[in-house]
Amino acid sequence: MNIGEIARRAGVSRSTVSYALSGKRTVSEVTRRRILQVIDEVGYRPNASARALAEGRTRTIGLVIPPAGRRLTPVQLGFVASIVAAAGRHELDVLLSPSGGDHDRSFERLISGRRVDGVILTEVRLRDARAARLRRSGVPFVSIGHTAGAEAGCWVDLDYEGLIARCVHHLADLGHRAVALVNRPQEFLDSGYGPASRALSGFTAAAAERSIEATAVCCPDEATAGETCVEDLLSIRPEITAIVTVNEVALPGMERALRRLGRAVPERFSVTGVVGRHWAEEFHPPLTAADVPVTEMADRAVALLVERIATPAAPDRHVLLTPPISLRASTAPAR
Amino acid sequence: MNIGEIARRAGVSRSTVSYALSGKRTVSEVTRRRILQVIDEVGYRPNASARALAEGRTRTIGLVIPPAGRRLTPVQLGFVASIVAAAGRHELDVLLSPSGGDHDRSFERLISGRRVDGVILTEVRLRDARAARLRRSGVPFVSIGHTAGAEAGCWVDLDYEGLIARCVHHLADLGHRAVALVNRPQEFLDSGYGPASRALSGFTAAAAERSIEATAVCCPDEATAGETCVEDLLSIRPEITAIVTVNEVALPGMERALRRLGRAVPERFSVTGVVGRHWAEEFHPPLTAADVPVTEMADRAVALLVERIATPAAPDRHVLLTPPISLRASTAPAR
DNA sequence: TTGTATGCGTTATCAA
DNA sequence: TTGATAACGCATACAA
Repeated sequence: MNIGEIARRAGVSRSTVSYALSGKRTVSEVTRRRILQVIDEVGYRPNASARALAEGRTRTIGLVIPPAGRRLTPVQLGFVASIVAAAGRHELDVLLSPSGGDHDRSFERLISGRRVDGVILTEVRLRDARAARLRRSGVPFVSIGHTAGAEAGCWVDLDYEGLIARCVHHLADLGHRAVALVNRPQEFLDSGYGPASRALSGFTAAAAERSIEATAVCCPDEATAGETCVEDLLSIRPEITAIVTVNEVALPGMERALRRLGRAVPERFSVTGVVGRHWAEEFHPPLTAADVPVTEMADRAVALLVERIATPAAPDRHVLLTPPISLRASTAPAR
Repeated sequence: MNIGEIARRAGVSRSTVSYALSGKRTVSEVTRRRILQVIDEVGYRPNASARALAEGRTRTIGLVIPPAGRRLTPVQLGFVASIVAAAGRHELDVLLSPSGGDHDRSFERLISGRRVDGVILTEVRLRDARAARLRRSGVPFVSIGHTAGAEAGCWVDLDYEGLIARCVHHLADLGHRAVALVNRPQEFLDSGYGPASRALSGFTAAAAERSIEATAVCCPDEATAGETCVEDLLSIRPEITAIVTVNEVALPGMERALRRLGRAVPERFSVTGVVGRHWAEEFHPPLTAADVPVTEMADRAVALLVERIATPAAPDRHVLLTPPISLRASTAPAR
């Protein structure tokens, strides 16, 4: 079923059908009705490929996520769901591309095959080959997280540096003198993953400013890893009375370790950081933390991308979010 | 950059370029080399829309997941990642569609706009409107999970009924006389979600067969819900000595409740069921359970879909997997 | 208010 | 071994 067949059945020309559908030309009410009636009867919808070819745009955006091998954290998965939802509100479909390395087939198909009008990049590194590749290709893109260089392009990000610093100040205000940062995995830090490296610098700076004894450790994205991580940490530095973290997946394990070590939260130990809301609420007791505003970030990213597709020449726009720290029940004055 | 431009630069016709790329016609080695050289220099890739229009296929499949509002469980998210990976191996891109209701825009775009060559449906219900719609539309599809009717189409599924029955038999063999099933949320059962309803029937049947006192409860997909669920359960029926579950998300909460109630696993209480491998291993002690073979199911589903796209008229094929129950450490003889 | 004709970038058929 | 050319289904500039 194509537009010609609709035209034939409605007794008009193909262009009239096209205009009746797009509204880009006035069509008399009677013929419009007749056309819509026929379309409704046969369940016609324009062929997306033909339309894309003629229009020069696909009404599709690409969503680049880390490759399948690497386990996605719940927050990342939240991004996928929220971005798809936001895109849907703009009548955009989403093509998923699991790309990590530079020479990735699906990524290349996406951008050089004109499969998408724009791309949303997740999990960007401080120096990111994919961002560089996109910039060269000229395909509009927005990244969640931002690169180091000035040539960053559009992005929306969370101010990890500032937020983690705030957490440290909060703990310092409560009288904690020895604090640890439980960061994302070591390889994330090594590869220049923004949240990990910015959390570290924010932590280090704020601790120095408040003359706090700071210990920073990396921890794999696993609950069990969080358990051993905290055990090791407190056996080496038993003076530590509080933890700041950006590793939500490790949180349940950290909780277990603290319980086993007799460090009751918040009476004898405080925990805070930047994590997904769900994980903060699942913690016992509920975690005082900055919640990652997944939905808002996704919405902003899609909105930015839509803008950019419409006006590719416009200057880069950046959105740096600093959500409030939700005071729950996991921090208290140091004893 | 298009094929005509490549042809011009290589001094050949467009068709020769096309054939050099597809290999569907022999092209002399010299001209082929020259063409590839030019293509390499300018970084040309065929326009996907034009190719789709000419070829009549998009080299894209649709992946239908539950709408964004509903939280995806880790296993479902594993499916998304694995399916995208499997599709990539077949040089297929994946269009994500979060669709639940019947009248869903993105779902309709997908199938009636010829955006995809086929669809993979996840989270199917016993009676599924989307499956019915796909069948009517004629778009090839494979579902993960199967409907009740004979008009099921292609699917791959896990034998929840048989697996849960096996778990019950395992517990019966160990001497347990009062066993509970912790199922997925009530609304899943009500809406005819396959795994929930089949787990229930397998549980009921096996328990009857072995004259076991059976208690079946539903539990929201939340760790905290698992906690209260087990507490309530054991306060009402303290004689219960074992739990069978298909609710992996509730598992951490169940673990906490059992610990608090002094029901040491496996000495004083046994736990088993069908859950994602990761969750089974994260349980303390590691859970004796049938692991949901996410990767295998995704691979089989994609393979089935590729077959179906190639031969739409072929009879429906079904894959019902029965992975072994991995003996870990969470079950022991009843005391 | 509507119809005709052209182009979008490929693939594939028909000639040579 | 290669080149011209007709689809593919739609949008749109140009006519009427």
